[in-house]
Amino acid sequence: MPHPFRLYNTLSRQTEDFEPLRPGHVGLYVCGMTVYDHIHVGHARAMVVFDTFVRYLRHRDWEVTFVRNFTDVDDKIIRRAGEIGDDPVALAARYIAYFHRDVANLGLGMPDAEPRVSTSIDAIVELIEALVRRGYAYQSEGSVWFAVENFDGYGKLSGQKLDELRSAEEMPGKRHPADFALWKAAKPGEPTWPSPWGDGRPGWHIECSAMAKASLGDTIDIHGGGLDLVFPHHENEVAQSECGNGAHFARYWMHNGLLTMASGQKMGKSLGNVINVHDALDRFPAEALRLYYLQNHYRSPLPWGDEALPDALGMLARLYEAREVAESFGGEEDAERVVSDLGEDAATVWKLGNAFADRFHEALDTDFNTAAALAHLFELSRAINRLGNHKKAKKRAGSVVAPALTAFALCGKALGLMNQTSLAFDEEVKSKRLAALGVDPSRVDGLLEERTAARAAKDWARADAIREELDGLGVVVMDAADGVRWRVRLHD
RNA sequence: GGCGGCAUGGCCAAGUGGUAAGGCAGAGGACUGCAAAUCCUUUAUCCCCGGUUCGAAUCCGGGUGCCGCCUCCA
Repeated sequence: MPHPFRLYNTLSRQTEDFEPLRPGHVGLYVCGMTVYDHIHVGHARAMVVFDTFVRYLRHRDWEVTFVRNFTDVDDKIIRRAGEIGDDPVALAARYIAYFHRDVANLGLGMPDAEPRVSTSIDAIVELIEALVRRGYAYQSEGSVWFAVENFDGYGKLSGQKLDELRSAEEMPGKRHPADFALWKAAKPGEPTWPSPWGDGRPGWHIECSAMAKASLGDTIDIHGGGLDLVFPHHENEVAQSECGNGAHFARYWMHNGLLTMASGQKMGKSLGNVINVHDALDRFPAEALRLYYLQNHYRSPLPWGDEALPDALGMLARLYEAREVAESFGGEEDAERVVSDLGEDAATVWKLGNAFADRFHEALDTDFNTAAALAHLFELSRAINRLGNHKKAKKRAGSVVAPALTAFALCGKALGLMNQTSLAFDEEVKSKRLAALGVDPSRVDGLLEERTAARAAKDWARADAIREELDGLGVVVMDAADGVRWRVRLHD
């Protein structure tokens, strides 16, 4: 490897060379969803980031075991179920199904395992028993608490100090305000399981420790999740796992930044400012969302606004357009010779195309910098378009452009972008955008035919009037030498 | 109050020592029956003040502002 793979590690607050426990193999655990509602575009960022990360690691020939859990037993689920008079486990199962539908529509791959709390109770109980046995947990009134004061390392991930925590909840039976529940004694109406401490259910944090251990072992390579989980959730996972297993828990902690609103606030269910993935995908192609996420570094806050998806779709259309131009070059002459005949613009495409893979990989190998990697693709696209303006080049430069086409394919494989044919992309955009604008496609077709007839008759006034009408519908007409093309306005 | 992070052109944004990628928007131009797309040109005292260095957006100190977490949250 010409350069090491580097990752920012929340634990050390530094970018480090990544070296997995077992050479060539990566064990990755990502905190998934607590399933009591539809996922919104903020959740989707985390899903897309880690899906793409796994995709890239595999592209780079790492063998990856990717585990992403569902928390399907939890206070919020129980509360929601109570509100609508439903069974908590059934409610969670329903939202797991919605989740699977949404991530499939987003174009994400499936993790290698998707453990759930409700089917991991044995592992959870076992881990709690170990914690009790080792003196890190205590029983009180049918519940079991983790004793934070018994773990010297408490706070090492988040940098929190026990005596500086603002207002950890005082609860009867807790020794220290920051102690947290491993097992909660049964209450009427809640799902319960038997345990050595009586009937009850797991606390919030223990499931991830137990499921990570069950699927990946005591020490995992990378643990991921949203930045808002660092404290207390991940801090508590560290405590549970390291005290229960007597081993270092996660070697690298990867946290994605949150979506922020124009106001600067994050998008969150509790703030009531969410956009569901389902709704976004009705109006925009999945790849537009993907590009929107990947054009920013995964650790940065990502601003959401009305322009976010239209802008991303515009960028994506630009890339598809450039790839189409690249595909339209002909000729199989020796590339070097064509370059020397055609001059600078051809030389640029040849050079950028050939250098692409190295530059692309270098960006992604440096803390997964998708923003920088994509910038290279845009640079290449401009060079292709520039060359495409020369008629001579269109006939002869096929071999010169070949490496550029490989670059687009590479981006598809490594990042999951540009994976459709131009035709499929174009049709997806048109159908989703026309639907979003409430325009009947057959009306567009009719107007286009009428306009073509008017143009054939050189009735420019009529043609322009129809263009105006189409524009009013959100349809932009583009006359080209080889026929009429059209696009739908990207904004709602 | 504590912990952590961030401040780059009109907007979004990459960039951890050698005078600033990329995208969006704006202006002018080429192309076009007119347009669109595309291309060309064009916009940066890198929050402020000190310091280290031959040299800093990049390192150190101080200040200001914003965000996240400390309660559920991807």
